Amino acid sequence: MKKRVRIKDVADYLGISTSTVSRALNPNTTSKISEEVITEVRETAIKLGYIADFTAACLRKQKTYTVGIVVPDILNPLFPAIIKGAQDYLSQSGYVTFIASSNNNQSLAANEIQKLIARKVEGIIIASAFLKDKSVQFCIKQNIPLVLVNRSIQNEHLTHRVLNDDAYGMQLSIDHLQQLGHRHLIHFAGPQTISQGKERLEAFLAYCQKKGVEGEVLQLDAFNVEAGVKGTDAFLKRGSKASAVLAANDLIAMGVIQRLQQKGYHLPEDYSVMGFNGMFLSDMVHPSLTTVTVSHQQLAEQAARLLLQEVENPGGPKQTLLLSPKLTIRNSTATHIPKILQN
Amino acid sequence: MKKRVRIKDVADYLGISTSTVSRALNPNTTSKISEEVITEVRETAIKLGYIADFTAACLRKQKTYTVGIVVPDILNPLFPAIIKGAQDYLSQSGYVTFIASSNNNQSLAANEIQKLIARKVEGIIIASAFLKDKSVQFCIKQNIPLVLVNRSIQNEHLTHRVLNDDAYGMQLSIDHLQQLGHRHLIHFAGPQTISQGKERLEAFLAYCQKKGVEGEVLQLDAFNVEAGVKGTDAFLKRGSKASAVLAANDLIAMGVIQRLQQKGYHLPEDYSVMGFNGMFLSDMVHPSLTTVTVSHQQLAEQAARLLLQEVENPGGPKQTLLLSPKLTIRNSTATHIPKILQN
DNA sequence: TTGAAAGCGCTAACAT
DNA sequence: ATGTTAGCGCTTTCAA
Repeated sequence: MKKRVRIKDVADYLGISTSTVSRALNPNTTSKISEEVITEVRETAIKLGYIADFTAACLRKQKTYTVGIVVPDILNPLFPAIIKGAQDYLSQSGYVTFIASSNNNQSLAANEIQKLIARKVEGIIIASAFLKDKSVQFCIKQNIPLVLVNRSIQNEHLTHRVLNDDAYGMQLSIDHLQQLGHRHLIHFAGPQTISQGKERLEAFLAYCQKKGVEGEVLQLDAFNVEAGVKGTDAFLKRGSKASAVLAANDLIAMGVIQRLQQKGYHLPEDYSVMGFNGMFLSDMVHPSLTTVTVSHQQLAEQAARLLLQEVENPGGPKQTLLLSPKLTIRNSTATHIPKILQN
Repeated sequence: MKKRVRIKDVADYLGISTSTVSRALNPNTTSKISEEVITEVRETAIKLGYIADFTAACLRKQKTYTVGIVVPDILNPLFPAIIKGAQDYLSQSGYVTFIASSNNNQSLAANEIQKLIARKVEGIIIASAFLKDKSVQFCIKQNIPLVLVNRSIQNEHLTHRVLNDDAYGMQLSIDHLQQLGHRHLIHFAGPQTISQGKERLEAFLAYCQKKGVEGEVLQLDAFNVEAGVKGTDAFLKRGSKASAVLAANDLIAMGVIQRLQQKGYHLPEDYSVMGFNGMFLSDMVHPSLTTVTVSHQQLAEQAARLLLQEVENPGGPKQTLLLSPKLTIRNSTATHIPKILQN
């Protein structure tokens, strides 16, 4: 393995100083160098196969152009969307990102964040926050530029946040179902340790009351397909009279659909089922899922924008950005025909 | 923003030298330091909030404990699985990873790889290779430790590779369909610029011939749902007599299923449809997809293992690892009843 | 067991 | 417009 070409090699080759080479290669300083030297340097740099050592420049400049993104589970398609949104924005500004997976574990997250800081990331985007979150607290204590995306913590004024407007999304859902004639709804609620779980539940209860429809709740312990399946069993056993299920997210909804069909129900005739998120492939299940589409990529884009703003100009007031989702009507919801009218 | 605590701050605080602090903090050198100094140093390090500057250590040690992973599209669930497999393995060895997205563009990939090299990654895992791939060639020329995963290039002896055994997977599929009574199969083939497209097609043709079943081919231009939909239209227009579709991957199969149902066909009675990959949610479509399950996470784990092996001990013979997939029978395939026997 | 000093590759005052 | 020099924070010889 032959040694890497350094700036000094280029300088020696041309018989000039390393600073001249550095200045000729760096866009911000080329103006101070004569045209001919610049081209000369560039050519030999290419000829010798010079690739700048970013890590050395980082040390000297005390700037790494690196940020971290913490996600709870990269296998959940929500988070690749968040990663993509953030990376696309950040890479345009010359930043690269470290992806850290927390596996839904706060200590692990704090650990990963410690490693990120050791590698001198300039800021961190956290998509894995719990309402009470050790790792977020750790970041705040470290005074490192921080933006929460997708999920918030409880004390909301200590950090920037970019969130979906869950309350509005829930209103869209309930309006849609009410218009279809449903009068008794049930919300399969996500974990209350996560902001989305809590927000969506609270919005459900408040808006049902406001619109005068009956709002029942079934509490689940996870945001996945299996929780939806188990919830459905509990729902059927309970003998609920609800005609429509509002799942806290699409995965739960998929579990509900699967289980109801297994139990011999026809969808959407027997029950309407709504998802939340509009995730990848939510249009491919059968019946295709009516849902509230959240653009996680856009959330992350905005988060990245806020983060760079904070990095370049720290200490400004903390912002909260609420992005509106939109209703996507597909085939898992339908007009409710009260039992009495069914012959 | 208060300044970060350096090793010198800890040393000054205790009135000792920076070398002693460094040695006390580094697991490899603690043996040379007295017990009491070690505990003393550790305690003050914590007290002062010292977090080691990894970037400085990288420069000095000429070792970054960083690798790059290049994926074509992080939104395709295949690739998060690959990222996870690699990261889980690598992080156990103290490595972190940069994720680069190529957007299926070779020049962009080469560009991203250049950036990775500038940041001194010690090796690269490429999951985005085309059969003729500029960016892979670039890596080879740079003489950087390299492992291809999931997709291979044409000249297979220049790099380590960890691939699914596509030929075996195709055999499993054909055997399964033949056992169900299908005698005329059609393969919806993926792009022939990508190794999987070519491997699966070649295996299909070879094994159909060997088993004496009719093997028809329909060439698609992408590995996604839309290509499956368009392919189905072409298939129906063509008036093919095939009773079973072997899609080159699950997304194509989902497109096929969707389109066939839209056209009024009943699945799996009218047609059997098989996927390939066993991707996330392939069990949630309706009918649930019979497919060949590939563990991309395991592929990536092995790729990471090979990469570290190459990093720590460069220049050994290039290895090719072929992992066997397994058949996952669900509800999109069924016994074929020849038209003549249907009443 | 500890300290002094050099140096990883780069950039940025400061000088010319 | 270019060169000289110092130093980013760390590790590691070399010396004691």
